Amino acid sequence: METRNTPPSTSIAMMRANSLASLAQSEMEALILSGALKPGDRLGEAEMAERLGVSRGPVREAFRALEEQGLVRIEKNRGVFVRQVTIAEADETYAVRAVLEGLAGQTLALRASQHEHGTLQTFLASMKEAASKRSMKEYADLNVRFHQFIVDASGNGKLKEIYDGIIMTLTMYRNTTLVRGNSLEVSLMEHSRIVNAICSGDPVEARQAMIDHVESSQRRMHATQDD
Amino acid sequence: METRNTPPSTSIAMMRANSLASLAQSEMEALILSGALKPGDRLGEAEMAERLGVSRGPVREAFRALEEQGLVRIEKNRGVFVRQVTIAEADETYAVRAVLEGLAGQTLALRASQHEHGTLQTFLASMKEAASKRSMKEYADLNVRFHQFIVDASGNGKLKEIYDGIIMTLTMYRNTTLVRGNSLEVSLMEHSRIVNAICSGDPVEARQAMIDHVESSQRRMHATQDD
DNA sequence: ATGTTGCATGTTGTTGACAATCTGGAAAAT
DNA sequence: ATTTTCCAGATTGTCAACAACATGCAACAT
Repeated sequence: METRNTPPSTSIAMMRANSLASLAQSEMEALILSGALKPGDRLGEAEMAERLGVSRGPVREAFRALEEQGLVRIEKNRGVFVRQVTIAEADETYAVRAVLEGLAGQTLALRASQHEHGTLQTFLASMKEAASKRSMKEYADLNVRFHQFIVDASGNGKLKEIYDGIIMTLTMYRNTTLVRGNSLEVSLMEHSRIVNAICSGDPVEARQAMIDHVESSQRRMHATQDD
Repeated sequence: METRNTPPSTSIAMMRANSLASLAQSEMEALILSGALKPGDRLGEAEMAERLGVSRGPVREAFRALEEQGLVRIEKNRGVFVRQVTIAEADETYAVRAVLEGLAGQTLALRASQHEHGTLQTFLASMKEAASKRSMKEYADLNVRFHQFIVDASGNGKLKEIYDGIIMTLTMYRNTTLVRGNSLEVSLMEHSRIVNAICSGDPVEARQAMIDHVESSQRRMHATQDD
């Protein structure tokens, strides 16, 4: 009885939860999102099977899942391709992202604990420091985590699930175009406004600050694109 | 050259575009959304393969896709189950639905053509007629199509794609609980407010009317549930 | 009587083989 | 020279066989 309640070791838990197909899915997802596999690249079954050390069956299953995730496009009898995200799709995605982040912001403004206020302030301070050091990489990492934190802390699992899909689409768009990072100063100012609104418990201002920030990010995307 | 530009017959086009796996996916999706397969039901590979007249391979592939769509839950070595949607998930979904329909409403208020205005008015008239006949089934059908029309006409494909997933989740929730239809009169009044806002080109009012309507629908869901 | 072990059965996960399809290059026709 | 046809090779789609796993029941031990 007691042994039943002992947490299984990590490797046993992993074996229990994952088939070769689901592991293949995770591997290829990581390859696509990291940019190792580029939009438009063709993924051959035999090639991926050999690369991942499995047979073609699990690779085929993984392809079906990846297609439904929006990461690849299956063309019958011709192969599987990493999906390309157009600027039009990116724009549509930003419009949706704005209202979802607005919902996250206003929800969190109403429910954030003192501890979460502290976390937001810590993010802000870290981003200020990264900005002063002109460390683009560090700032970008903090930026992603800051947004994720707000969505997570809103407590709406469905919102988070959809938001993750949206970030994935925008990541693929960036992989398509090799878009470079954002303007630090403007982004930092906008983050500051967001944190202030949430920490002062103002849902209307929090929502608007999130929306304005996403729209500003979208405009910066276009500015980079038109270089 | 001319034969190349001739539209292929429907069956040829279908064969070109669909593998057995994708057809199996569509079949099972329809079975689940129609309620023929209930939340919690177990889908055996051999059983579905026999039922659909294919081998297990395409069924397995279809299961991977269905899982990613959120329609089923795969438990390794144990089987595949139609996913059950809890009321908590339904509530989260409604919160997201409200802001997405709000976006659709405000977007359409800014861009609707006269023709689309006419379509909205036609929907309203048809719903009034169905309500006066107390035809719940007809009203429900019009209701779904009215909402879909607004989202489609907003012109944002990403919004539509996400919205479709949300409607699917709420459909599965309804299949879980056998929730019955909504209150006709309130719904009709709210639809009327939406149509007026869109047709008068008022994005702020259109957005708010959509949000209020979805929230009202959510409250009615709870009222039915607490019976 | 209760708890544990072992085994048979049914099902899932994976692999390999075969059929079907597509593509590119060579040969034939114009 | 250009266009059309044919074919070989590579790849995808499906099927069937085998290995692995989970579950339920009977037998055994306490």
